[in-house]
Amino acid sequence: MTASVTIGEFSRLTHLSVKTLHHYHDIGLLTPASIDPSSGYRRYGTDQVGVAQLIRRLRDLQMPLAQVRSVVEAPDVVTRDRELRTHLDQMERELVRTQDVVASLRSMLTLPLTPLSVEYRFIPAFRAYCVVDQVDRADIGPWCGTAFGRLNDIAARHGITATAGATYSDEFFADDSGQVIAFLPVAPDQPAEDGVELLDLPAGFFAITVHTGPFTDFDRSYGSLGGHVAEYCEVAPGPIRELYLAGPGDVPDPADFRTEICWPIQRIPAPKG
Amino acid sequence: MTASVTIGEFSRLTHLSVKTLHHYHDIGLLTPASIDPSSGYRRYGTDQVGVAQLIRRLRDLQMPLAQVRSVVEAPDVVTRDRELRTHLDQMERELVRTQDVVASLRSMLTLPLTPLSVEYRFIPAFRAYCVVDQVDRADIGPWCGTAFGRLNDIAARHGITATAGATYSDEFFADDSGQVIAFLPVAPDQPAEDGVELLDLPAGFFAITVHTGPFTDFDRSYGSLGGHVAEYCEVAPGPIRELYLAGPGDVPDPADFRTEICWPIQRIPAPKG
DNA sequence: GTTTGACCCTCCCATAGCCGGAGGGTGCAG
DNA sequence: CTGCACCCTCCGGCTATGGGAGGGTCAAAC
Repeated sequence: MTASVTIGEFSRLTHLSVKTLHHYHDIGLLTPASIDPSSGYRRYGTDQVGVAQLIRRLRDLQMPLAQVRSVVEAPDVVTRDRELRTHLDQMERELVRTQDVVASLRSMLTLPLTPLSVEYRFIPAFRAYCVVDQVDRADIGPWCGTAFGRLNDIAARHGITATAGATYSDEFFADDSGQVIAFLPVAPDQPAEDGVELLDLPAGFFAITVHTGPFTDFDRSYGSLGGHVAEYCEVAPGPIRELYLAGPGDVPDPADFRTEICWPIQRIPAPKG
Repeated sequence: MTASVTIGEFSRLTHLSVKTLHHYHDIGLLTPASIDPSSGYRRYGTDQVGVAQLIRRLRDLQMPLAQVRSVVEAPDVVTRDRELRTHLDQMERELVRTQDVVASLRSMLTLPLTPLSVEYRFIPAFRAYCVVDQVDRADIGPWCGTAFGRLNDIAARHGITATAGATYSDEFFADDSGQVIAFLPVAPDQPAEDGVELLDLPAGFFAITVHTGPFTDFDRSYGSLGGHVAEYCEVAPGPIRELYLAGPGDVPDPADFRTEICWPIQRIPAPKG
């Protein structure tokens, strides 16, 4: 038999506001131990303090209530711990990403903005080993890891020295999820391989700039290039391409990564007077 | 003279959705370069891509639009960079805190819950050097740093060996901001000192438990103690006290920190049973 | 010249996770 | 009996969007 307290006392015990407790009751996340049928007054059991505390900690971590619910409503301790561990892993990944972005913004402050140099090029059609997938923006890092792992493996076995790259559909940027193709260019008579597709990538004109530095500042180069293209070119439909001139496999320091960003355009613009 | 693009093109260039651009226009964060008076069509200048990109990056970091605004509307580059740096510092502190909480939750999974031992004690009134402030929960770490720095300094000069502590008002927990008093007990005839107040802390009964481990798991002990108090005691008004038996100045490893948490109660409860 | 289809506009509604307030009932103490 | 602290429900507001209705606009194709 545990004691029971009013909502106000419970609020003081758990440092959850009365409003919040009402809300949790409404959505059925934390139901009071009993409710006085005549007055409607809520009473909470002192044994509920622990759950409430857990909820508060998870909320402090910005965990959505839906996820909190799945943790606290887990049928047994093992399930609960597994749920919790999953969410914590997820949050830690998110934290790392955020740290990266903060660092990259900070470096943007210290480093002067290098003037953008854009090159126009016609890239003929070519054949390539491809890994094609529908990818969420959040999962792009790991996805690239496996995709290029596979392609590098094949490249090593066949002695292919071509520069690998990837194409990113518009939807990938617009809806945070879209088709991504990791590709490794090969000769037209290359035999098929397990686990990858052999595709022909279309020819086209591109406005190209080289991004130097880690992948986390990509959007800066994207922005500059996009601005440039909008100003001087006619944009063509089709995915944006990246060519990994120097990537994680080639140089150790992300600051030395070099990537060509290729923005599809209709034609090479006439030089302005 | 820069080119101008429709909202759809601008959306593709900046990877901000049309809806979002509408919204930023509504709130005056990113106003289109021009608006066709007859059709109402928005046109964005290509020179606006940079700002839009910055906004997007800051939003990716969950920065509230109000803060984003203060960054992008800064009158000059120096002000803007200062703003940005401040916000980034803030975010990094937040990140560290979140990491701590994640770590502490994770350790909660691996470590078994030690049974709570609660002691009841009457603490007489005493005089202390105090640093009194209205503190936000988010700033408590740095605040304690300076407050106890000052107190430790005085303790060293006067050869005081008493255990320092702090009191936290209810509002500090409830509203995330409230009065906090860092105190260092002294003899009743102690002379005044610059930078600290000489106050008498009131007597009272307390339910006390010792928390072992870093400050980040405090709420676990708070929860257990709160539950215990609610079950067996009558809660008294007044701030909660902490006594830092072994803190950052005493032992190197946060896992060895020992802190008494003192919850005010009306009287020592009669043993049950 | 018109028709298609892609684009654009403005409104309103919905989401999460609460906070604040209005308007009213409850419970205990003086 | 009055005061006061507490509790209730409901309603609206906040941030930062997304979704959709209902309707105008623009280019090219027929």
